[in-house]
Amino acid sequence: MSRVTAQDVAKEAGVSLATVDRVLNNRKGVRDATIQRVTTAMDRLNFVRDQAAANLARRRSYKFTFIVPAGETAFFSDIRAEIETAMLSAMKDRIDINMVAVPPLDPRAIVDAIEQLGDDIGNGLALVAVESQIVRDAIDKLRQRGVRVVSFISDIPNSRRERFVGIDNVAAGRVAASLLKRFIAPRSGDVAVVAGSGTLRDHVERRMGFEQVMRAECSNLNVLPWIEGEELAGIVEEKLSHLLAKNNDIVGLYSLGGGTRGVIDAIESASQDLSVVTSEVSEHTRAALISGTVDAVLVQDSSHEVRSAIRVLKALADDGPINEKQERIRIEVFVRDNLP
Amino acid sequence: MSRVTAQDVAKEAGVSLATVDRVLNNRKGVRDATIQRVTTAMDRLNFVRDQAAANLARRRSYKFTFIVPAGETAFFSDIRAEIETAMLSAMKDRIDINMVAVPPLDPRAIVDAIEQLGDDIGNGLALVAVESQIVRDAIDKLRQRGVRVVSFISDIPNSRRERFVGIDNVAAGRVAASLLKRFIAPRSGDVAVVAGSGTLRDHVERRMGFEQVMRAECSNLNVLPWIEGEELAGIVEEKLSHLLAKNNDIVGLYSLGGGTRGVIDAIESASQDLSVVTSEVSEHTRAALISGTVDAVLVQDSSHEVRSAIRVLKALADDGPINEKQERIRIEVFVRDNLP
DNA sequence: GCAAAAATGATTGACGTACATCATTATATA
DNA sequence: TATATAATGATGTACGTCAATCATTTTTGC
Repeated sequence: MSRVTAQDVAKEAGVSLATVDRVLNNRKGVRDATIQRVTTAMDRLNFVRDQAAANLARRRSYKFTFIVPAGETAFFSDIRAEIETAMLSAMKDRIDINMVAVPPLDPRAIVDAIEQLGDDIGNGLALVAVESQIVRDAIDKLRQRGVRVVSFISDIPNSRRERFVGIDNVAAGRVAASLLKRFIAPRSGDVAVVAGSGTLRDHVERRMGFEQVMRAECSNLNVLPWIEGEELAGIVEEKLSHLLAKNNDIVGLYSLGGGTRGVIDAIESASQDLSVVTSEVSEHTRAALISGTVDAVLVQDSSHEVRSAIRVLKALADDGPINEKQERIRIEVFVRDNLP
Repeated sequence: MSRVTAQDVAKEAGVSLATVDRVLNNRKGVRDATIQRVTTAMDRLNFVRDQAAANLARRRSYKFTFIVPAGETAFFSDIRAEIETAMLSAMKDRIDINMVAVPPLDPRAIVDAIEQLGDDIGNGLALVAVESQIVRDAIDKLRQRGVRVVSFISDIPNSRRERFVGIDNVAAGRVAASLLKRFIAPRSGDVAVVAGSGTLRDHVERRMGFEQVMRAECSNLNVLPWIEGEELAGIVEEKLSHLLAKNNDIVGLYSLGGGTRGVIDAIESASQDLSVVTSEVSEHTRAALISGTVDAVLVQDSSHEVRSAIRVLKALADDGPINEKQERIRIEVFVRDNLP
């Protein structure tokens, strides 16, 4: 019981191999009736075209670019490391990956990088987007040139990016709220939120989800205006320390972006007893979970995200199918007791 | 900049293609010095063997068998559906999958299935194990015949299975405890545990993790002996209802296995106000999360597990590398606010 | 019914690697 | 040094598909 080949299909359909090939690659010059005959033969025999052989013959190869922030945050240096790793294993499938790190939170830097790359960008681009019209325009232009584009980690809707690869950030915010409200109970008071920047869609969406739940379900809790820390631990610590010093009603905190180290430092030197949910695992959050400073950490699997982006870009380039279940990026919850 | 082929490596190393081939597939008959020359040439040129071409030439195909419980639980019917789906996409990679469903909780049934399959079992087996010596023996015998074996969902250590594909069940139990303790706080009292069977390693391990945390961190909570429901909703409901009727101190419940529908029914008709963590998403747990009967659900991604098992079996069959990060199955936490 | 056009058959050479065979050369052993 | 042995080269076929060419058959329009 060896594999069914195009040859077998030809025999079954009573046509030549050449005709099967024409149907398979929808080339012109085949009558509808014949196409019918061939396709029914195909699924009668349960034929599946051998991708390996096809790619080999096509001598098709792929080149994808990742544009990611050069920021110092644990999360993004992790992402960059994962991309480096993925480069190697992707080569086996004739996928060539290059990565460009750009200054964070700067739409202009992204656009410049795209322009500078020119055709070197290859068949597809995955970029950590920053909400901005010039970025949208740059994406549109790429798509016109036939480059496939996905947004990565942080989305940019209303652009012509074809997909978003990343977690459901609204859901992440909702989970954070849902957990935090239970951790805080039965106390009541203010809840602080620390984010990176309002231009990052993922941060905005997490905040949105967080507020939805807090508003709807927690009449005893009051969400304070968020603190923007630009993903820099120093700034985060300063602003948060200041807030904690002057407001004694704070009972909970949600850190939804980078600069978590600053959050931890600020909390540990403050007097309040807070329930805390953060985002990112690093050595600092690990320690904070164990010591009890932080109650839960919401994590996105960066390794999975990178692989997913590559698979999706390849599928787009091939006009092939996308396995939705496989590409759904999960949100993982870590508490002290299940640290990896 | 076209791809580097084995031909290029041969030229670079000053040897023939045949010798490169010998090195590449570590065949005998090459001097150490020559091997050195070839390998350094390889990474000087950054050579990566083309998987597509290799597989094609090898005309290697794989046949794997899944042995899973035929049980009625939402989780296992989900698993079975995922296996069916995976069959199709696996064919593209010349992987042929067959599935055998056996009566649940019955070691004899597993052994019989293995014997009945004989050589039809193929190159590899993934089985949802039940702890039992006869199952261990059967696995050992398979391994002697060269069949690669992984345990799936529920592990069987001390056998010669080569890997376990599934979540870290101890960690799952710990998370459950960690969340439940916070949900229960500041109340105190008894905590009930509902499981499927003591012969299922995954259930035993979850229970273990759950108790570890409860014992260590919750002096105010008392974990009751577990209820074995054999993964049948009816039995679960009866036993749990009985327990809830006679014990009024119960403040929390962890359902770590199948039969969750019975758990939900029992709780809803009971008088206590419980904090509840369960395992499995189904229409029932969805509804229960929304209505507030259940506080959190710990889920393993069945789709990922099936794909992972297939990838691992293939890697074992090829004596190839396993991407640990990719094969780590995550535990997902669902609360009311992030239901998919 | 005939010419033009469309559809199909037949055939061939890639693609990059695996694998086998036989010939040749270098190295070790006696 | 002769001989056995190990190492390497040279070569060819196969894998399943793609892509192109040319020959042949069938259909279409008039």
